[in-house]
Amino acid sequence: MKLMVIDGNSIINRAYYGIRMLTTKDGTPTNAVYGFLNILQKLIAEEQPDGLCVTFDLKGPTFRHEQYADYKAQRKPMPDELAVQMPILKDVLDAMRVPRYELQGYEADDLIGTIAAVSHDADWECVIVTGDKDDLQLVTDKVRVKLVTSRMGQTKTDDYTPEKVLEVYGFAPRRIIDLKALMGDASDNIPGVPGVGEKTAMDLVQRYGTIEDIYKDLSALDIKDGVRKKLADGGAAARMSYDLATIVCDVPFDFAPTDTERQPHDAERLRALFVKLEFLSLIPKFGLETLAPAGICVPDAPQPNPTEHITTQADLDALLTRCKTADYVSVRTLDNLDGVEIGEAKQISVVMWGAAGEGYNLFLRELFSDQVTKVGHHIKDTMRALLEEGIRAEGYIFDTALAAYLLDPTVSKYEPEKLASQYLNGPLTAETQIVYDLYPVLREKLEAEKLTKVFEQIEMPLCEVLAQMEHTGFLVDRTALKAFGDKLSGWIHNVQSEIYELAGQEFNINSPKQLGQILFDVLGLPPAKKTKTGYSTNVEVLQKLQDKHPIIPKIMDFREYSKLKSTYADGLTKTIAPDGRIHSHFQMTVTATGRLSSTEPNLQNIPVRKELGGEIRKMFVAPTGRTLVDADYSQIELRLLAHISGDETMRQAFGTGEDIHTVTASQVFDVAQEDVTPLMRSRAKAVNFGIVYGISAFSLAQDIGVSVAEAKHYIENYLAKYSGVRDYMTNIVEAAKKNGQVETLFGRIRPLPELKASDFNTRSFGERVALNMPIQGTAADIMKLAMIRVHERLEREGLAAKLVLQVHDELIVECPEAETERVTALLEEELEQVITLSVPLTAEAKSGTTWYDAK
DNA sequence: GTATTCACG
DNA sequence: ACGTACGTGAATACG
Repeated sequence: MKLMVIDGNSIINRAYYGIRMLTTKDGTPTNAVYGFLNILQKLIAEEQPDGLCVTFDLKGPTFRHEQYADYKAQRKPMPDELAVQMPILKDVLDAMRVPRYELQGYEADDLIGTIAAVSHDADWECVIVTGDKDDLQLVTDKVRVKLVTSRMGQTKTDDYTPEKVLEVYGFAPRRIIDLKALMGDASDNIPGVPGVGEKTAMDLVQRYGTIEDIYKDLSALDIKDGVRKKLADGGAAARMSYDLATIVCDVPFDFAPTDTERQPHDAERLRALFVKLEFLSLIPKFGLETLAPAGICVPDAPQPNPTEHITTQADLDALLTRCKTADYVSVRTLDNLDGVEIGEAKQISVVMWGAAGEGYNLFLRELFSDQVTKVGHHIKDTMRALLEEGIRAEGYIFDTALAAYLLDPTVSKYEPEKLASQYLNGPLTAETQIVYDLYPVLREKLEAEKLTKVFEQIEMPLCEVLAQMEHTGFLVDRTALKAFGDKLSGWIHNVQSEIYELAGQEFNINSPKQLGQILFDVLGLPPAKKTKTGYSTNVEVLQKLQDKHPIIPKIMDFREYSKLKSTYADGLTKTIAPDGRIHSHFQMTVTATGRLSSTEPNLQNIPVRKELGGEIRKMFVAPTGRTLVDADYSQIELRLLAHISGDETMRQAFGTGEDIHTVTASQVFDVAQEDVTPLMRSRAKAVNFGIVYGISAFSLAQDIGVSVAEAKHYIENYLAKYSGVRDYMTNIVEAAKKNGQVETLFGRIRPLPELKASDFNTRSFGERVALNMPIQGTAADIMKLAMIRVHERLEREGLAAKLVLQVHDELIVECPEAETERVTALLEEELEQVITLSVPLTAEAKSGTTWYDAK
């Protein structure tokens, strides 16, 4: 028999990682209740326990107030009245017929300890679900702790058996108490031994076990004298802490595991509660959908719209006339233009090529001309499909997907159905109707958020540019790519045999798991880092081991070759179209900053940093008689940092055309520019990048391979010298907290609910994003504008040149040889003149017959 | 489907 | 003390 006991308060507070707090009228945080129930449901499915109960602290189910984070930061205990009471959760658990336990004078931990002890004696298996590591001390052969952790809204559980505790901590479960006795725990008011932290405590317990063993004879311990002194002074504190840290396992309350045996839900009550809380998605999960709706209306399937199927030429003509006179229509294309669906105010018309007959093609041309005012969803894709048929789409005034993206670029999907429930009232209708109805609503929202300009001047005009780029594609030398792949195959084969030889056995080198076993178990190399599932074997780890074993460089070679072969040589070959070109898809609604992304294939991550990888770029070519012109912005993000922050020193550096990394190096290392060494410059470069990302000393240290203290020193110097940047960092975070969002120079926004999160990591992430998004996003806006201008100008000047690719700060054009010079000049000019900043914005364009040569 | 690794700006 | 930089996409292994 198996009993699952849930540490209610602990799970509630981990069930919500909160971004936006949603509450009922009485202030109950529904996110937290929902999260709790979701976790509960998942756990029940996973464990299938025979018994189930939930324990609560004395106060009952409570949720930590949002201000908890502030108290935590100041290391002050949070006043009790800020704990949000959640009576509704009691009601839900009662309706589920799950027993709840709370007891005057005892912590929930103590109840759990007692329950675990009783079920152990009753020979039940006990699973404790909690987020509190303290409970690990209760683990035995019959008591397992399921530790719930969470990050970024993802909930993860880890099962702790005695073996797992030993593996993770290096000692037995009961020794957790000794660990706490030494290191203390601020959140539980356990003092611990002053001056002894986690590292020291772990080491002591691992080597000596209990505090009794440690204190038996301090002089006999092999430790630093400083630590010995701290231990000697803190003896009383250690013993007191030991008692505090020990979970009571004999609380006087009546409990038998059989009390918790699962019972069927009180379905009607539970359903009513879920409806009240608007947890409609939980209704099917709890098997409550067959119940009568009890007078409450739940949204049902889409209502059928009046739909007319056009089959005669007369009807087709009539439809076209209506389209031309309507204020606007919504258009959705079906099956690669084999049909179109047209939405009007209360009517949908479907035209299929097969049924409409000969007039269909002409109809399409008229429909997509500027005589019909249209809205659509992801119109760039429609425009591309039309280009394949030789039709240029005009008359589009609105894209509902793009509008929704600008309103909140952080969500992953913009399906019309979702947008309908978010922005429209009334019953759900067919997609074409939704798009029709969304237009006026979203237009107003854009206006209210001051996004109209970005929408009309950047996103909408860009659709046509991207459609043309995708349609044009980038020519690749298939034969050369194939030859390169074959060459790689040979090398992979050779290096693989060498690796097997050195390892003494064959294994799958591509499997991090098997590779880890070979390196760290078979060959006995020292593991440097662990992942969730085992040893880490990434480049960083391998680099540290480089001189320790001849197999390491071989593995690094193997990785390099297989990446090139699978992702690039083979991967790209598969995507070459019959015209010999690669037609990537540029996604406009993916990134949270406003950048584009590229898929199927991704042409924005073609190798360049390493020599061998660069070979791939030689396969991206211009056809005979044509050339490639490649233009890129120089240091656009740092220039924007200088402009946005207004930092005088940095602006001056760009103004005089000095090398920014050298200038930074001279500032950070306090030497004359002439005395900056290459090492100093490369470190300064890393600092510059770090600042743009929202720096931390630890990560910078990791990146450039210096101590954290040294990295910290660099950052301090940097911010002292570039004081405008320091002010910017402070101000932008403050402004973001106030407004709940950040924005680019052009007004593109990114909401930042993360800044309100109680979780430290989530909040820190929000702060870094607040620093980075205005910079990365403005750079994206500038590039998008440049693309629109380049596209327009090429057309206006009657050039045959075509844009083929954008890689964030780089733009590639294919043109006839004769146009090369004009296009080179035109590109530099247009890129540089998009906007006037307080620092020069420079771009450089070069040409060649391959991407490699043009760069 | 998730995790890991590695390619890019 | 937290846990470790911003933004992406694809291939592979494995449960």
